[in-house]
Amino acid sequence: MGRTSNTPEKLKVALSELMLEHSYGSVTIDAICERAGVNKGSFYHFYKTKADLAIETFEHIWETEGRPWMDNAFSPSEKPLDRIRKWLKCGLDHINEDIEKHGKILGCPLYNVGSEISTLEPELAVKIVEILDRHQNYISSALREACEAGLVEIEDINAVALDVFTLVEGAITRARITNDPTPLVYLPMSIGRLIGADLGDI
Amino acid sequence: MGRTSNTPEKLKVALSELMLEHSYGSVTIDAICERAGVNKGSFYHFYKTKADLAIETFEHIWETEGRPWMDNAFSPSEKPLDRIRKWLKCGLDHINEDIEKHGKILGCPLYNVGSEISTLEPELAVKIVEILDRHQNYISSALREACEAGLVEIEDINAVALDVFTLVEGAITRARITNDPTPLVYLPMSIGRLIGADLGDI
DNA sequence: TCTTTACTTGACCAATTAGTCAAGTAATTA
DNA sequence: TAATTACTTGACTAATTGGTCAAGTAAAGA
Repeated sequence: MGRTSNTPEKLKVALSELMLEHSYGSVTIDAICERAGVNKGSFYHFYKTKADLAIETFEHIWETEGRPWMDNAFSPSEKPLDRIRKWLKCGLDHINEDIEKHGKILGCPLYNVGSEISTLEPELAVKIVEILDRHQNYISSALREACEAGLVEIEDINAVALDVFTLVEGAITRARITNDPTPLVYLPMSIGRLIGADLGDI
Repeated sequence: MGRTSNTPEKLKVALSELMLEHSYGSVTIDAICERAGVNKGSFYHFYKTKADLAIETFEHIWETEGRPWMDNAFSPSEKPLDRIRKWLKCGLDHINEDIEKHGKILGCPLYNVGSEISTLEPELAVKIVEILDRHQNYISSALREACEAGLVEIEDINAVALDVFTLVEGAITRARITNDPTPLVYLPMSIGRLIGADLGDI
């Protein structure tokens, strides 16, 4: 009974945009409400704090962007190493869209916000780590299949998957800091070295 | 004429500590002054804004920490690949000191603050990129010497140096986010793959 | 249709914040 | 020692911010 509302959705979209365009800490609750076209009373009807909204926002980003991206790139219809290639290609495309749309590289909210709030918002940090691990699992799976198919030879698959993901996140973060996407083009080659295979070029 | 003062130094130390312990945006000018044991009027005697102080603070961090660390690790008295080993070893030691002292991994201010403020404080971002490049140059030099000594075979030295630095920064950032230093132990092995040499273990 | 109740509104408060200022203080140099 | 002036003090303002609330609104279900 009572009315329904898509206000939580609008607030999550607003925060996901604003924290990427600026930073987590610089986004005020007033600004979130303004971007969402919602009054502040409504915010506090649904959420206790900004961190509270942020936890749901990261889950929302995973469902609407992270997971579709990973499911598409790491589709079983692709050969294992092609999945990684596709993942990198889609990531670079996304960054180029950011540049067109915002004139800026916005990067990855998991790393941006994660490093910003890790000492300030422990519950939010836990959620971010959880979602980072979900991404990494896709890489682990692809590497495991590549191993089984004899395409690569890797002893500790999880460790190498972490290296691959860490290099990519590090490169995206640096691209945000420098606002320069060019080094990202060479990621397939670099990751090829990490896994001991030739991933070619973008 | 007139009196002299070490207030700027105290303010830089205060900001360098606080932005690493928390975040750049969450540190107020009041908090900086309190940590420095200085009144707010003195802050505005020397600096126009927090970003203004931050630019000098990053230069101060470079002079007092970054450069000594790099000069020590990349000393010509070490063999080229040993320099990289030593650099990683000192970095891990520093992170363990953070854990002892703060119960937390604080990470690298260049990446933490850089990704936080890149869309908000362009002048500060320029300074951070400048200092990132200074670090990278040490790695490039070591790789170049390693190449000339026939220890490794690298086509694009600057590109590989960027990869190495990016992987390390990515790993440190992730260590801050997860507050877990264990993956850092395997960095020598991972970097060995990137440069095509065996760096052993820590 | 009518009742219930989840949601919305926007004014409101108290606390925090960046930034100012005029008067006071002490180190430097001549 | 005395004059200069860079630095210090701390109270002050205005704006922003997180958070509250009571009254109003509209959708869902009986």
